[in-house]
Amino acid sequence: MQVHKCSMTFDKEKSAGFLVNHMARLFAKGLQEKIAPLGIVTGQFPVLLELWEEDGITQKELLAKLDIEQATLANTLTRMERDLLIKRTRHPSDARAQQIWLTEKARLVRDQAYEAARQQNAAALVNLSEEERARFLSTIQKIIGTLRQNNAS
Amino acid sequence: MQVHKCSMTFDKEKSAGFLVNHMARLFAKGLQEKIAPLGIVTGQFPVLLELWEEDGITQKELLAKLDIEQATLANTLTRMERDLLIKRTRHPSDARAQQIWLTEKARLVRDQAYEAARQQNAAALVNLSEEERARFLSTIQKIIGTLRQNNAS
DNA sequence: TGGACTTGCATAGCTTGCTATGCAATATTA
DNA sequence: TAATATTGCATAGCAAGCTATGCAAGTCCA
Repeated sequence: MQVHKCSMTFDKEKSAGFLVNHMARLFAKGLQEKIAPLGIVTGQFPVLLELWEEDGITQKELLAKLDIEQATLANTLTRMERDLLIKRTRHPSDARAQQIWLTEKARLVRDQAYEAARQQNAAALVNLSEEERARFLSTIQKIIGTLRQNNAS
Repeated sequence: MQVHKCSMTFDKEKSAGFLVNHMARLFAKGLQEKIAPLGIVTGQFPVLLELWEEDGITQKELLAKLDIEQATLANTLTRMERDLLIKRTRHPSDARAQQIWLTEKARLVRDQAYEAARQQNAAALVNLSEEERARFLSTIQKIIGTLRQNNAS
């Protein structure tokens, strides 16, 4: 049955922004449950992804890879140090900068963390065809590109 | 050029969870800028959407429409009361419950808020074809359905 | 070489999400 | 009807995002 609504309404179930926010919260919740046993949390995940690729880099170099604000990263790093996931050492040739190093603890959970993320993605996309998944990811990438340009302007 | 990576890696640019999180932050940032002049913020938006449809309902009734936690809603309502967007009155027949009412201030910004959200959605989706947009929204709805089931289990 | 910019990072303070817990009012039941 | 359970909401405390600001170290010139 079709229900008529007056012209000045807003259907949140058809609003991209609303849906995207809802989906992101559900994704985060699922991932959180899966990585909690590893002693890491969702906000640390993107940072760890970069450091597992390469550590010993400075906060600034890390920041360049992340698209979060500098203050957000600084706070996340502080919590990661508290949780014994990283160590920070003075940069040898610039006393302002620090080098960020993974601890053994952080290295050890890498493969399990990758696996947890893969499982979360798989669980979320389980009802989609291979084609639908590919389209979905490519559309998101397009949108991110568009929005980044808007904000940068 | 194709670069080979060893099997145990994780490409965040192909990870649905990573991309969804990034996109959601960009959406929120864009909306925030557009509604700030109206004196409202992003977390209040879903609450307002429901109250613009119907106010005088209880917190519990509101909660049932929102898929956020009860504590999150209670805190958001407290800030909205502080910002003079709502009033809370005791429920006539249940002293535990409260009725939530929009203020005139909140009613006045409704149409502009709708318009801001529409513009944000339009800006984000501007590079997509009509078909791609429809597919995108429908895929998100599927994923939300899947993830909600997972969490509820 | 000293004063003025710039840079790298930290801190303060906010929002919006979460879990866990507390508490008074209501409902149920022995 | 008194004891118990449930319900509706608030509070505490944390994470992770943001903007704005501070500050020490480095750089650049006049």
